[in-house]
Amino acid sequence: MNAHLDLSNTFIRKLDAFVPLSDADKAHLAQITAKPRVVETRTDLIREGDAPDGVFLILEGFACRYKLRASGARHITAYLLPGDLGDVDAPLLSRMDHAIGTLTPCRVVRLEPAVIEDLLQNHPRIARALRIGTLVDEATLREWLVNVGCRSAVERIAHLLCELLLRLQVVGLASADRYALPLTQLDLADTTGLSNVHVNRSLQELRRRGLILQKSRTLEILDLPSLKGVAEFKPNYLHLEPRAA
Amino acid sequence: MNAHLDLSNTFIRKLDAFVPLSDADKAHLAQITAKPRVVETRTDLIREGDAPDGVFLILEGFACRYKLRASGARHITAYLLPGDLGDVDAPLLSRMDHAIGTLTPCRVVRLEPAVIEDLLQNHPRIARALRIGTLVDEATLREWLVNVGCRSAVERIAHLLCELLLRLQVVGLASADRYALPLTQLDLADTTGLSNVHVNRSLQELRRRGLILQKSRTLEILDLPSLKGVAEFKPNYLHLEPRAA
DNA sequence: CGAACTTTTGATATCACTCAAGGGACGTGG
DNA sequence: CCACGTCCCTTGAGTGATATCAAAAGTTCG
Repeated sequence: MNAHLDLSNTFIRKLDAFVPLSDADKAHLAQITAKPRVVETRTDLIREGDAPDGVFLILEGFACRYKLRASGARHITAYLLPGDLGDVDAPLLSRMDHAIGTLTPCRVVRLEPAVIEDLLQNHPRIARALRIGTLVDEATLREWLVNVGCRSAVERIAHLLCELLLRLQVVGLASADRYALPLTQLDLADTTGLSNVHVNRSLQELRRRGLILQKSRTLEILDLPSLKGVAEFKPNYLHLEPRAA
Repeated sequence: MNAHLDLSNTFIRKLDAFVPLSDADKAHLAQITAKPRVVETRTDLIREGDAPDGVFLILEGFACRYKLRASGARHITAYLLPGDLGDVDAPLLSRMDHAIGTLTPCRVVRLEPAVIEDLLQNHPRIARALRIGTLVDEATLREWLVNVGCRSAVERIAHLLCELLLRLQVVGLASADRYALPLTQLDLADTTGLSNVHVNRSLQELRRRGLILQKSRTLEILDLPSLKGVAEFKPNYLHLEPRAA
């Protein structure tokens, strides 16, 4: 039984950070996420216009929500990191208004609508954690809008790097100052509304100032206070503080 | 009794467009929204850092969600138009990560958490409409992110004007090609991530091309197909099509 | 070892910003 | 009814941040 309380399960870790779960809760979550499928890089899980059927859960790897313009330009509107789940209420809508695709190889589970319904109806702590997760996703979207709407290129990149640090720490995929960052500069460009060339120059600027170090897809943050300062990063929107009961 | 099925109640009209409501549903909604309070222009309903207590419903006027930067810069992340409601789950979080304030004089109702809870638990059609409303709010946020992230100034403004037309039509506040637009150019600037000067020039450009006409706070759209074309406006994210049962 | 992808660099172009001042519109009080 | 203040819109000139284009250098992986 204890083997089922899988500490490597990022989904459980994330929900548990929002609302402390019972062992039974964890065992149940371990069971319904037991059979992930492997999806390779740059693969769509669902496309704009498709009927949503169930909800995708990312257990490993980076995926994203994105929209395409007629010109072919892509804008990434959210990252789905390990432990992240699509919209639990998505099946209420008849058509997807955006696509979800992988940015790296991923382990993914599709949760059936009935399974989601059961979690929401019969597992109050899990339901609460899922609802909070949705609110945080929305708050993150707002923060991204502010990021693109009124920060300079260097500030945007710095902000994004700070956010990723905290979100990856929650699921145990970042140390105090370092994490694996498998995104390309083009991915970062499509996220921040910049050109890939300018992302490159902004990263150089952060390195030049001694704030970060990049080596073989790993990001090391050399001076987190300064990086946060550059980005004017306030983590309140991630709602990671323990909540009042 | 029929007097209670208040057709002028924008909230009822909006929810009814998502999910057809029964007369009892409508009467109940009319009752809990019967005592709005009047709030004057540029007044905060709740500020960043406050504990959310209940949810605000806008019955008349324009309000918005916004965030402030340390510099004092404001970014508007959403409009709350007549019929729009704040996040039904917001009380799950201990602190607001953004503020909500009026942009014009408004009629506002604060719905108590217990009232919301009752709607979600005991009024299935209303609950469904509220959940869909939340999803549409999120989809709108994504579209705004794309708007700011990869459209030019003229395109952004055109897109916003198209969106407002459809959203106001749902609650009966826009005709086929015209609505009252009480926002200042500074409001539009803080919404689109542009300077007020550039908003001014972009509006002039749309007028020059014969797409819109502005007269005493009223916007008339002279050529909707072209305006949509400029914006590359696809209304699917508003999910106004009737849903399959 | 070669192919495909990603990062980096340089040169040039452009969109949007800032600053500053003038012109309307509207309301209020004399 | 006029005078004035305030807020908003408009205009011009100059600047700056970021985009685009094109090519070279580096990396990864079969």
